[in-house]
Amino acid sequence: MTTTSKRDRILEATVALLIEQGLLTVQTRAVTERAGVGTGLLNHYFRWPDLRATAWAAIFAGVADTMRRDGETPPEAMRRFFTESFAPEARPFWRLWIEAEGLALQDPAIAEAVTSARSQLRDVLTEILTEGVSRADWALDAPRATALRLEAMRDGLVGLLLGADADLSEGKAEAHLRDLFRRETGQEW
Amino acid sequence: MTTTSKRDRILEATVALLIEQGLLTVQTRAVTERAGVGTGLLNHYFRWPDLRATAWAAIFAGVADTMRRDGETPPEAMRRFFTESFAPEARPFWRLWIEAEGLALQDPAIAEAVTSARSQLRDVLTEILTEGVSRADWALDAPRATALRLEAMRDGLVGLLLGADADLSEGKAEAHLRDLFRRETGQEW
DNA sequence: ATGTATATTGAGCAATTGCTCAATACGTCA
DNA sequence: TGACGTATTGAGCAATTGCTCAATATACAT
Repeated sequence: MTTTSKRDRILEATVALLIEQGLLTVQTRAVTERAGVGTGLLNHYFRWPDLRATAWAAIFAGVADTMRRDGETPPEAMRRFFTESFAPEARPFWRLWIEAEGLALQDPAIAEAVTSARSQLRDVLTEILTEGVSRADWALDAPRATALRLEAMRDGLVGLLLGADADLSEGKAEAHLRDLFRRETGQEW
Repeated sequence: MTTTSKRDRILEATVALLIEQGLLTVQTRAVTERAGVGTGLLNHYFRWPDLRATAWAAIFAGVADTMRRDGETPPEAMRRFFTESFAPEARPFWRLWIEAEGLALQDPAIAEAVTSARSQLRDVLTEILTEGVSRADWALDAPRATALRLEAMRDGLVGLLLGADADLSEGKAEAHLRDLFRRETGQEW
């Protein structure tokens, strides 16, 4: 039996509820109930806006970690990037991402978390692209600019998918993103 | 002196406040105060979630109208699209757009408004692209797919800009979007 | 044992906010 | 004029929600 401190249980409960319910609907009472602690304890250790942002940041730090696996070649990593970006399992994360973009405009803690998550993601993606260039998997003028465009396109497609866009499906979204990369590299691979 | 009905003044006040303050912060009291009417009147004519969505929809119906000017050639229209998309004056609209994407996940009225606005925008953009093909301004396999990609990329770039992304500026965002179009058409123009 | 600090609880506070409702004014039609 | 519907007002309701705080338990040091 794993004994977790109540402080940690609060954080874990926040993470779980964010994934289940999204960023805008989760409340402190739901968190303390899920964690099995009194409502006062949450405020003893945290302030809600900070806790929420911390949990959000932890979620996407985990996502960034998943981006690159040990021993994976750049083409393999990119193939996974394209596939996993729009997999149904990723839907809760899309929601958290899109909601955070909006909330960040009035919540400094979330704004900081989003900036940090973007930076991590772009670093990993740029690393993969750069390594692919040096291994001659593909040619790219400016890997970081390509990473940014891929990221922007993915964000945009995710927004469309969440809105149940009539012209789009998970499969088509993936095709659009692959299409962009194909045009950037100017080759099949 | 223009005499506007109080009902219309409420709608206009909502529009103005949305543009000034964003979607998530405006409240009914601010609207009635701005409109110079009692708080009860708003609820006599509207329900707040509907009013807010109606005002949001009106704003972006106006934006879609601006997309195409009479007598404008497709290349001229696209140049304006690239320039105006990231102009500083457009910032309030970015905010409304990004906030609406997040709110739509729990607000059916906003969700409907976003879907409708996207549809209008894509229709206009597709029309411009298609006309450019028939005039041989550029070549495109699937104009509507290109329109969707341009739209997705723009949404993504807007999200990055609102987050004060370190790698991005208004000018660079515009360049990224032009870059995408250049790769899609495979030519300068 | 005594004292001190930290952990923990949950009832209740205080602020927020969309909305109700009784009262009143106004306009129109018979 | 009287009657009836619509317009209009704002005090106040009711629900929500993060957070406070006094009370109690627990752990640890002297």
